[in-house]
Amino acid sequence: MPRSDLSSATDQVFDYLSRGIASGTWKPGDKLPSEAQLCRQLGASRVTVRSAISRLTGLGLARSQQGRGTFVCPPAPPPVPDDLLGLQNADRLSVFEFRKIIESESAALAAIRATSADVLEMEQSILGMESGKSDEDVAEQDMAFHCLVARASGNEVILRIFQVMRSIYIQMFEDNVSLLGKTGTEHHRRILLAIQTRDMQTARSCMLDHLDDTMRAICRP
Amino acid sequence: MPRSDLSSATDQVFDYLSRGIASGTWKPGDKLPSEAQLCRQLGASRVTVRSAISRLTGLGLARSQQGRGTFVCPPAPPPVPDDLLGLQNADRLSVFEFRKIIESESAALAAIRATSADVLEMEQSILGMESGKSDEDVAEQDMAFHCLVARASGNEVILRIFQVMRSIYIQMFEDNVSLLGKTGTEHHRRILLAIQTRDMQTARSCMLDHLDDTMRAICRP
DNA sequence: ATTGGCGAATTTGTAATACAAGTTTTAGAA
DNA sequence: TTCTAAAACTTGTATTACAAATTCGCCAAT
Repeated sequence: MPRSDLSSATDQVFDYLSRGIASGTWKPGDKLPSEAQLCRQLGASRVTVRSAISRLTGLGLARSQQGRGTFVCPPAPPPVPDDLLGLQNADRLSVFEFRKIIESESAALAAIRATSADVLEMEQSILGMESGKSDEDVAEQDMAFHCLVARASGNEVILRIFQVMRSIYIQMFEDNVSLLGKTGTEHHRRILLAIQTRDMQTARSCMLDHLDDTMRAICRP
Repeated sequence: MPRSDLSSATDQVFDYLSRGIASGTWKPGDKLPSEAQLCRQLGASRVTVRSAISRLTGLGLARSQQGRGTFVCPPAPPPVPDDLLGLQNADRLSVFEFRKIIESESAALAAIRATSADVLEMEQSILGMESGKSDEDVAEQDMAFHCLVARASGNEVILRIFQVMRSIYIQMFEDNVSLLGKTGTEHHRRILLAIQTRDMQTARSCMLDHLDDTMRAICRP
């Protein structure tokens, strides 16, 4: 593969491979064609192909194993912003204090701004929580409801912050999902009712009560 | 360079180079030793050295130029969390609504938890704001005060979120620093007084008033 | 002395070949 | 059928060679 005027041969092979990974031609866990195959297919030398693959491994997109081949890595774990990395072990009270501030006000705003579509999705979330089989299912629907409230607040900043914190919230429930059970559904119903009736104060206080209950369940096992 | 039991030769060369970059042995813009030099120094073949350098370029740590050499890249541009990138152009009202929720409650918590050291730093921030020459100085001290309140809230989550949002707040004041002036100092004084006297309600309402005023100054030029 | 150009030395980019080392597959024997 | 060992395949490393781009120094001409 001779040099192109615009980019090096290595660049071209790298583009070919990274594009293939990004587009799903090769999915996580898949084995890339062997270096010899790529040489034949792309008309490049092994040096060029290996250089491109090294770049892939540098980016964490693939991993080579001597004797086996080169495999596509699973997508990077949910990227937690550097500034929030220190929160991985933040004390639970601080996290719940934060949630109480944000989510109670989100519920109040949702009481003003929620659309009928928002309400419908919240209802479905509650139904899904009631009919959830495993603890994981219930926890997922639980989190989904809170996310819907954040969205219904009509404030994009609140929603984005919620999504950033989501992984930290989830992590906090690890090994505690069984403690929650379905007691939260009743709280969710009350919150939704307040939102439907446009009752800001009640929505806010119900969310506060709900998070207080959840905190007690988590922090005092 | 024969294989080690623990890692490949490429890994070792890569570690050597990336460590050198991280530790500042080679600073941004510096030229790394030529491939030939590295081969001699490390006793590795050029294939191995080039493979390691390819990984560096994949990570964006270095850039190779034919005929010139390989140069250390400047550190990555200020990392704005992916989830928050969409907020760069978020409507200002949403941002201020969010700030009002978080910072009013932060002020209330600070009224309970602020230490004498916190209060001292807040006083210094206010003095620095009054004596600030340029608009930029004033704006910087203004932001510093709000950051101190977040810290004095005693909630690590609140502080971290503030730091994440900081760049977005600052960006919002670009081209508007002159509109603020020093009217904020009076508000800051009132907030600090409420914190000093442990008056949660007043601290909260003063912060709300302050952010309302700021929003009016920014959004209605 | 300064400037100009030209060629040599450096340096990275690509290729071809060879072998080492690890894994998988396959063929054959028990 | 099952187990074993050889063959085939695959990545890791080394060596050599040349191409292409840049830098440097030397030398000549002005």
